[in-house]
Amino acid sequence: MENTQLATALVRLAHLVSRVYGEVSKEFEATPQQIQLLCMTLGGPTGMSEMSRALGLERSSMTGLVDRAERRGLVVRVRDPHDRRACGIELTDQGRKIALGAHSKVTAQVEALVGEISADDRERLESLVMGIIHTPRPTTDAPLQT
Amino acid sequence: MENTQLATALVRLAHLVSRVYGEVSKEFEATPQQIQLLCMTLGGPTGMSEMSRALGLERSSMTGLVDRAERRGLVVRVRDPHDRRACGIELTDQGRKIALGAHSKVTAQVEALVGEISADDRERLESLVMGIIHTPRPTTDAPLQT
DNA sequence: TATTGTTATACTCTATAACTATA
DNA sequence: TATAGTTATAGAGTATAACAATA
Repeated sequence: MENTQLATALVRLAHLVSRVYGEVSKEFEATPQQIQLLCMTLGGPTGMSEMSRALGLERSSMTGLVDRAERRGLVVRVRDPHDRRACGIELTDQGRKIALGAHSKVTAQVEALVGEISADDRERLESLVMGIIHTPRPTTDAPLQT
Repeated sequence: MENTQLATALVRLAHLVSRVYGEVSKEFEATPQQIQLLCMTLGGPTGMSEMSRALGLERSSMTGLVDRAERRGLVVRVRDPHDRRACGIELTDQGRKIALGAHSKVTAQVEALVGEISADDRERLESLVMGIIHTPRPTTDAPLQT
């Protein structure tokens, strides 16, 4: 029998982090998906298709997500002058405020989750987790291997 | 300026794990919430109220979740003989099969996410993550401190 | 009175399929 | 033909408020 303690622990950690994410989103009167959309727009791609790929969503789901964000005045669609089919999304002032606020609050609360650990432990944990998340893996669209 | 690398890395790790969870759920033709419900029933509490607290859901949301699981033949409600208001949920054979199958597949794919690391690193990571998830924290109902 | 669970309702998120407009 | 994005539709998940039955 294999040792699956680590995987189980990581799944539980992920649930805890997701809960923090959800609670912070609620404080900003938004859903986690809306917050994720706003935060991604802070630094990532801004084209509809690109973003839907990055989020692992169908394009039609992306349309709805952006519709609701736009209706709430958090983002605006901007047409791409070079490709008249395409559009990107940009944060409004309010959207940016929420994105930055939620990001820093999530960060703070995840730090609180980690709690007091030695500088050495923190460095080790950080480098181990970085190793995992930076390992190249199949794109979102491709089914995971079994 | 604080160092928030660790928190950011943990959030991204949580997203990766959630994605694995979602993809595995899809393989079993269920939603992540249904799978979580089934897996919790394998070992955790089985009362409606207890489970809704554990999952951080309103009781009415729990009703809907269980309704759909029951309609699919994955669980059944059982009345509590000692308290005629209450009921618990039990896995059907099919529900148990799915719970076990999904659990082992999630575990395997999270292991794959971790990839090849030394036994030492694995042990360190495991103990650090365990430390985080086993730290006592406020119940789900209580708002997190700010 | 307090608790357990349900119902009614409204909204969000998501996917599939079919569509429009542009490349 | 292929790609970017939308629309229509259906189902799932969630919360709030009001309710029934039991403790």
